[in-house]
Amino acid sequence: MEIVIDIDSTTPVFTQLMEQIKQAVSSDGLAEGAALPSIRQLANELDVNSKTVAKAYKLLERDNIIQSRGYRGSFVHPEAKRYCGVNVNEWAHDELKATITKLKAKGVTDSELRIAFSNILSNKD
Amino acid sequence: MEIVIDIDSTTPVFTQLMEQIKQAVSSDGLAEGAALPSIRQLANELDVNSKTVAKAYKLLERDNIIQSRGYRGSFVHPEAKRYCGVNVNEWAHDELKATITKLKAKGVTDSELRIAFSNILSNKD
DNA sequence: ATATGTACCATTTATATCGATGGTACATGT
DNA sequence: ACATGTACCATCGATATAAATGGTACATAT
Repeated sequence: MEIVIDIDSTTPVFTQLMEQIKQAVSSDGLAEGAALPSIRQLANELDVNSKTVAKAYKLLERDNIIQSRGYRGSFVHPEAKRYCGVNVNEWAHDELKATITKLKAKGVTDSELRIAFSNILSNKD
Repeated sequence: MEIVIDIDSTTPVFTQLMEQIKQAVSSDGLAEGAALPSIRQLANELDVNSKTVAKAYKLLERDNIIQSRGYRGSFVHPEAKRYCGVNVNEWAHDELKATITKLKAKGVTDSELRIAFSNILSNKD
């Protein structure tokens, strides 16, 4: 695990963590099933808050890149590479953009879109 | 035109304007094709900024409730009542929600959606 | 004891956006 | 001259959110 955090970067620390761990899995620097450093251990190594590492781990788990096993620690997901390689981001971007373009063509303003989007993601319907 | 603006309301002024004008059209207080007070005139009457009234008028025109005819002034849309029942915001919300629901079903995370959405609206593609 | 992930509580800083306001200016017409 | 809608420019205050930080505590295990 050679993770480098750039404090001056505009990219959030938890994102840098996610990206580098994902990259390590993709390039086989981290094998599927391999043990990850513990949250506190990595936080101490990189001199960042443990909650920040916990956030990155939690999101990576949601993305099926890693798995948390309580007191046993965190591990690379058995099928992590399958989820790393799938470029759902590009497809999602295009789908979302198509809808937004359609709505804006009907005159929906950006602020209206932001409000609607925010309400949907926070389940405030 | 009996429009009452409540400054202490959490509802924005431009929204109050839109709602009350729509209501007047629905209840035949404002007939289709009838002339509306000019932007500056209404702004002066209600003691609000003309840009705020202009914003409400612009959105009402988008919603086919009113029509602007340049130097001739603003008028109730000839088929305004037909469009009074149509809520552009609701329609946009439903369209957007359908897309988001589809993306999330495919495993797209909220954070990925937020990033994509933000990038699309700011044209940073 | 010590370590694991995790779940709460909270504050701070920075950034973004909203809503409203104001000014200036333009072409168009009466 | 005067009024119409409209398009820019801008500022201000309030609000919301993101990101990171810190503290405390819990059940679970070695």
